[in-house]
Amino acid sequence: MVTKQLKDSGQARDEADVTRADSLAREIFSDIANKWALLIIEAVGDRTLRFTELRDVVEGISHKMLTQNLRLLERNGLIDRTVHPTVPPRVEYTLTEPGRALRATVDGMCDWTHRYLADIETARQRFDSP
Amino acid sequence: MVTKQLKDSGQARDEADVTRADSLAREIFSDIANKWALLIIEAVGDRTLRFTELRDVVEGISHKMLTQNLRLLERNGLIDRTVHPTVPPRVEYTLTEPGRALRATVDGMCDWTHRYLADIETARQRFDSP
DNA sequence: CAGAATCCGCTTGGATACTG
DNA sequence: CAGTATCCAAGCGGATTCTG
Repeated sequence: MVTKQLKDSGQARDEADVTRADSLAREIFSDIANKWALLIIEAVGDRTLRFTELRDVVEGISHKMLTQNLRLLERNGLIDRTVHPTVPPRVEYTLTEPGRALRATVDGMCDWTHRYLADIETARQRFDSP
Repeated sequence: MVTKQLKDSGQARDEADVTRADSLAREIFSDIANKWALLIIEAVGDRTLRFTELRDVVEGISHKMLTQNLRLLERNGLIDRTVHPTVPPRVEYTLTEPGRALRATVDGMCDWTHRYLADIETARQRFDSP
């Protein structure tokens, strides 16, 4: 769980050891649960892409955001970054095993989006109509 | 798919009709793929929670962010908001069917986080050590 | 209690220019 | 080509105050 339970809410019982893992989990979740990171993971998929290819595939992402999020994903071990010492340089990105595992759930989110596209659109119209 | 395919990248073939649905999908994805929205969905789960309860369960969320994201989720039809005309007012939040469906995949993300917690921590240490 | 609204710091993220 | 650095605008998000 990433969220707190309601029961024993008033009780402050020895949280010392749990807290570390929990705050780490929250930190990771915050890193991951962001638009660009998830889109990049989806974009890579089971392919091997270069920087510019990624830039083209993930529509609308800026140069800066791409590098920034790639570093983030690399740091968390979701993405592999291999540099070919050629000139001009050639850098390729691949999902690691954890990355692929996460990708599976992201796929679920994408499926969900398309599955409920119509429902969401009507919900919006209802909400927006004064 | 939310991301673009690489094949036929040079080709600009009649995208008029696809584009609408795609941009909508992207818009929805952006709404959903954000830290607070996902945490709120996880927090509600299959329960019925009041505003302040939610505020307590989703640790670290501010009053403003909570209302803001609740509106967003409500607008997209992921959450039901029922107002009991009492005094003081009592407002309860529940997941709708689309909301519950999405929750399933968010659960997957949470599981993933805990499953790979250790791997991520070591990946970070390796990355951070100069 | 739920939430709308205002103020405001400061992070986010885009555009641009510069290295190897 | 890939990446870093800088500048700067826009919006995110927190704290606070005010209603019904």
